[in-house]
Amino acid sequence: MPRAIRSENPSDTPERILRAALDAFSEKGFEGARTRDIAARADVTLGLVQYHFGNKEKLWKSAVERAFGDLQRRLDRVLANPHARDERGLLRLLLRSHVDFVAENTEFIRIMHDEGKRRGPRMRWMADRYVKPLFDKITPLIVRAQEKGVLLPGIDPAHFVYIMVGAVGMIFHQAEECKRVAGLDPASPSAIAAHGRAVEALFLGHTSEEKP
Amino acid sequence: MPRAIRSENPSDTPERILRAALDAFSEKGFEGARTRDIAARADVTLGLVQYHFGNKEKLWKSAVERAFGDLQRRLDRVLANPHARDERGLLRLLLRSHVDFVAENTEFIRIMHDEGKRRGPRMRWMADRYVKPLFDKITPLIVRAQEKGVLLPGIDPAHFVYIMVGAVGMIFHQAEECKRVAGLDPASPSAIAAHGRAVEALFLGHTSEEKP
DNA sequence: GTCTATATTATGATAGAC
DNA sequence: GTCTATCATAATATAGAC
Repeated sequence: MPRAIRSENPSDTPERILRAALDAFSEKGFEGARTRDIAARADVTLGLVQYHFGNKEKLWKSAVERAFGDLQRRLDRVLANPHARDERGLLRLLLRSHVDFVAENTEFIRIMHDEGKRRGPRMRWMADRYVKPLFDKITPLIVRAQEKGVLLPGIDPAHFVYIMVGAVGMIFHQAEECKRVAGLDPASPSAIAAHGRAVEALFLGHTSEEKP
Repeated sequence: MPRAIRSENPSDTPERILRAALDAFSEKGFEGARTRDIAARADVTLGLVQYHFGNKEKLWKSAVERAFGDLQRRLDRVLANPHARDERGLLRLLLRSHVDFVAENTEFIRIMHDEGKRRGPRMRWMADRYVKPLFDKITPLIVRAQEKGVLLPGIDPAHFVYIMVGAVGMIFHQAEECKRVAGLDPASPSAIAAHGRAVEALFLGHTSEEKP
């Protein structure tokens, strides 16, 4: 028994490092995050982080890969959903699903918003590889929804995407601040539900106010 | 003539350092920004930054003070505007004014959103000193507008604030990414105008679509 | 796979000349 | 007010033992 108790699973170490990296990068940004801190969070040493991921850059990419992979799978599941036949149902599902996703994966939006504001190779890597494909998948849905009268017409889809993403995600992105200034924990189930209802009402009209 | 040509104005050095700090902190976050880099951007040496602002923390606070000061002045000017007599007019002005403000002051939202996501002393300082007062000024306006039927009722004002802030600001916050994935420069006058029309239509209904 | 030790570079801060 | 030089610390990355 050469190693101390560290986790139930034998050698889920890369996984633990990845989670730790996601947390650290989302909190501090790429340059702000410290590899030593990531190692400590994962309860391993610095050398081991380098061994598994090579360097900070590669670790960051692996973390982003993971985060966007989760989102993409979620999105594809929604698009394949049988309830998503008509425009309104689809949009409703997308909106609700995205609210849940960002509420549960605040690291995701934090990394995306942190890196998306910078001119630089990491932003380009992320944008080309993940954000653009997502954007290209969402845009035609918005256009179609506008044509069918489900979404407000006359708004360029690029603006619409950012309006929606901001409206859905900001409260979860700013969760710590929100707790302090509004006394509201956006991560609480009731707040998540309320936020889902709010954005649905705003974007899709005052409909289907179901109570759980 | 002991000093080289550096600026038109004799000794606007603290001002230049502040601008450089605003830029650096907004791009990289507090820990990511380097005091040396700030000095270089301001075209002074590291020692001088310390001389004028003491340390990194104080420099950051001065930069935030500046940014929120600008926003507060802007907000108070809007609230004192004679066109802001009725709820709809006031909300419309607030929305438009905020669109313009974040478009012109992207460092502001970037610092606010970067720090607002973290648990820590800087977030608390910023939240208590600047975000909360702002929040407390905006919240009753939203409640009144909901009562008068100008804004969508049934949404908790805390959610409403974050929805609006996100809807208004995200595209400018993510300007670099937006350029790359959507081929749209949010800082362009036409994009700013389009965004203003979009959020106005969304939040206040399809009214007053004036053309410039 | 995992750790310890070390090399190298960068960082925030200070001291002191001008 | 402004600069140069330097200190102490902390960062990423690497080498090598187990």
